[in-house]
Parts: sequence; C-alpha cells; structure tokens
Amino acid sequence: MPDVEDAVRSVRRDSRRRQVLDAAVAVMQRTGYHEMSMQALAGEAGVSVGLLYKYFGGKEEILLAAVLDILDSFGDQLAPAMEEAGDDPVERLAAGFRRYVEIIDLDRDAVLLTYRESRTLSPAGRERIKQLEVATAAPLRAALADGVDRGLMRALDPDLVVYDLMLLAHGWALKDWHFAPIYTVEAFVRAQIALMLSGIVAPAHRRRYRHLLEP
Amino acid sequence: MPDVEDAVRSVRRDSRRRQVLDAAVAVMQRTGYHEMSMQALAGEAGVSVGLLYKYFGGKEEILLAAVLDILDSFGDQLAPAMEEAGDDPVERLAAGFRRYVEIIDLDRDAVLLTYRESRTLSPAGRERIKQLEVATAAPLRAALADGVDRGLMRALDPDLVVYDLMLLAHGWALKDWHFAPIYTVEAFVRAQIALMLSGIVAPAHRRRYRHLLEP
DNA sequence: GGCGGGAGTGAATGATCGTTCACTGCAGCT
DNA sequence: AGCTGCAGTGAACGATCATTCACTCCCGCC
Repeated sequence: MPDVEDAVRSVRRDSRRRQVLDAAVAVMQRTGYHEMSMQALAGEAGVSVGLLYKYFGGKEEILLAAVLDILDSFGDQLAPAMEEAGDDPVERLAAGFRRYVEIIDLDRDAVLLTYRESRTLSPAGRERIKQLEVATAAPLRAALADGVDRGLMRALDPDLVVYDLMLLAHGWALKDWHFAPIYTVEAFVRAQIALMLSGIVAPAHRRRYRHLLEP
Repeated sequence: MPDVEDAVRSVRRDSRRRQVLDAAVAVMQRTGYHEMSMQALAGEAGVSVGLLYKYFGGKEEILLAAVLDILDSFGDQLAPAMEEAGDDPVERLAAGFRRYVEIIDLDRDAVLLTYRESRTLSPAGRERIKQLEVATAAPLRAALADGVDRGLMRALDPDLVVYDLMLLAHGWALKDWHFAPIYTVEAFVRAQIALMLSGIVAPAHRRRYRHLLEP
C-alpha cells in the first residue's frame, strides 16, 4: 500500500514545515526578518541549516509562508462567531468585530509582522496577502451589506466601513502601547463597538441595539 | 566676526543633512531600509560614502533622523488648520482630521516608512516616535475633550477616539490599494468625517452639523 | 606664497550571512 | 549482507555591505 507511505511522508513534511515556521515567527518577533539569519533560524528550530533548504526555497519563501500561515489562521474564525450571533446583521457585525480583535489579541506580534515585513515580499506575495485580507473581511462586509439592504443600517458604503473596522482592530496591535495601558481587550471591544455602531445603525433602530450602543 | 562664520557653517551643515535625508527617504521608499546600502545612498545623495559618516553616526542614525524628520513635518500643521475652523470643537475636529489626511496623502510612502521601519530602531528612537505621534494628535485630543465638556459630543473617551481617527487617517496610506481605487482623498475625508461624527456628536446637536454628517 | 584645517573622497577591510553540496545515517527491501 | 534512496548535516564559498582612514582639495588668513 504505497498510499499509506505517501500519507505518512506528507504528514511528516507538514509537521517539519510547521516546526520551521513556528521558529521563524518566534525569531522574527524577537528581532525582525532581516536580523534573522538562517543559522539562527536553524538553531531555534532545532534543525540544520541545510534542511531549511529542503523544505523551503529560501529565506523569503519562509517569510511568505509564515505570514500567510498567520493570516490563514485568522481567516476561518469570523464566520463561526458571526453564525452564533444569529441572523441580525448588527449583532453579527458586532460579534465578528469582537472575535477579530480577540484573535489579534492572542498574537499581536503576528499582526505587526504582516505590517512590517510585507514590503520585503515579492509583488506576487503581497498580492496573496491582500487577497487573504479581503477574504477575512468578507463576512463583515456581508453583514454590513445585509444591514444596509434591510434598512437597519444607514446607507453607508460597506467597502469603506469594513476596512475602517479592520484598521481599528489592527490598531489594538499596532498601537498597543497606547491602548493597552488604558483598556482591557473587553473594554476596548465594547467601546469601539459602541462608537462605530452609533455611526452605523439607522436612527430609527437605535433603541433595539441599546445593549451594544452603551459602553 | 566669528558668529557669521559659525552661522554659515551651521546652515551648510543643515542643508547637507537634509540632502542626505531626502535621498535616504527616496531610496527607502523604493526598496526599504535594509536593502539600502550606504554606497547606494551616497550615490543617490550625490556625495561620497565617507561624507555620510561625517554627518551621521551610522546607518541607523540616518533612519531615525529620516523618520523623525517626516513626523516633525506633520506636527505643526494641524493646529493652524483647526484655528481657521473657528471655535466650535466639532468643526475644529473635522478640520484637523481633514488636514491630517491631506498631509498623509502628500507623502503616503513616508507614513508606510514609519510603520515598517520602527521596529529596527533602538528603543530610545521608538520612544521619540511615539512622543511625536502623541504631540501631533494633541490638538485633535483637545478638540474632543472640549466638545465633550461643552456637551456637544457624547461622553466619549478622547484618548480612544483620537487614536481611532489617527488610525483611519493612516489607513489612507496603509490600505491605499483598497481605498484609492474607490475614493478620492476628498471623498474619503468626507465619508470618514460623516461616519465618525455621527458616532461622536451628541444626538441633541446633530442638526447643527448636518453639513458634516451628510456625505 | 605658504599654511592650517575643514570639507570631501573612495578603495580597502573585516564581518556577516544566504546558499550550496559532499557527506552521513538509516529504514526498508532483496 | 548488500543495496537504494530519502532525511538530515554543517563546513565552506562567494557576495554584500557598514565602517574606516589615509588621502586630496581648496578657502581664508598671515
């Protein structure tokens, strides 16, 4: 049964790759992409330098893989959280934003990494990052479009608001030296939701969402 | 009169430094800090490599000086624009935000630079960057605090909102691949002001600011 | 006209680092 | 026991680059 052997090989390959990527993220959070030598990465990952080149094409490919890995792990998390919030677009939007900030909070440095090191990537790599970001934001965008359609939200441009929300969520990582001393994650999320929703929810429906609009 | 000679020397020194910093910003926008060799920088600036070390302590000092230079040029621009808007805190806030986005638009790459390369700076350098950012934001913060005090704005935390506004303004540079295809600067500013102010202005005073609240 | 010294030069240096490749060890097969 | 090929190793190579320094040039002054 050669299939079994292939499967075993494939699993081993994946776990080795993850081992290297985890080490890469760790080293890069400590210093940065350019400061990370392949020798240091090999040491952190507990493998030899040569092996890195068996699993990756080179240093930049490791950076791309690491960043995509991070963004991928963000991707599928919003939809489930929004599902739990039920059918109401405003509730869904709030739940999605909350989850997004919570994910970011778990790994603030990873978000910083994507902002800091994107430029060093090839244009093709940057393109994939953008697409992943759009894909992650899609559920939020859908909730916005739905809310506008149903008249629960003012006639805003979902494409504007969804990126505003992404920026504010990223802000929890980008400006954590400003926010972290004065807010907990929970308080930050509540305050941002209250602020943004009062600009988003249609005046006629404000009372219905009082629990979200009061910080 | 030795004072005159000293003054001449000082002016020449400043202009040389600016010449180098301008070249540095240009090269770094094209590639990035780590990709910029001192040889390439010297070529771009039209001076020899050795001269760079007469005017700066080293490569990192050039990076710090370049970033501080950029942020400094942002610093003094908000207050005058807000002065022109009169005494009303809401009008002042809108005018300040508008000016901030306009400055950023003039040099989007410079903003990107500050986000990308901050980490490579020493902690002391990063500290100075944060302080400059706080100083730049101070007039906006003051308008917010004033508006809350006078009851024209809802009882929000100025420290939260002011950084939200900064983040959204930076977003024009950070996410220009998203915003630029669908918005002009003018449209972007109007839409953001309309969105944020409807979350900020106290309900009782909404009518007074209709010209800002309608995109 | 010679001199002091500040401004400017750029080849040489030494260290770092990404990448390569000749090698070892070992698991499974005959 | 011998063979095959895959996983893994790490010293060596070549290129790059920040930094230095011995040098030139020239201006203003005695």
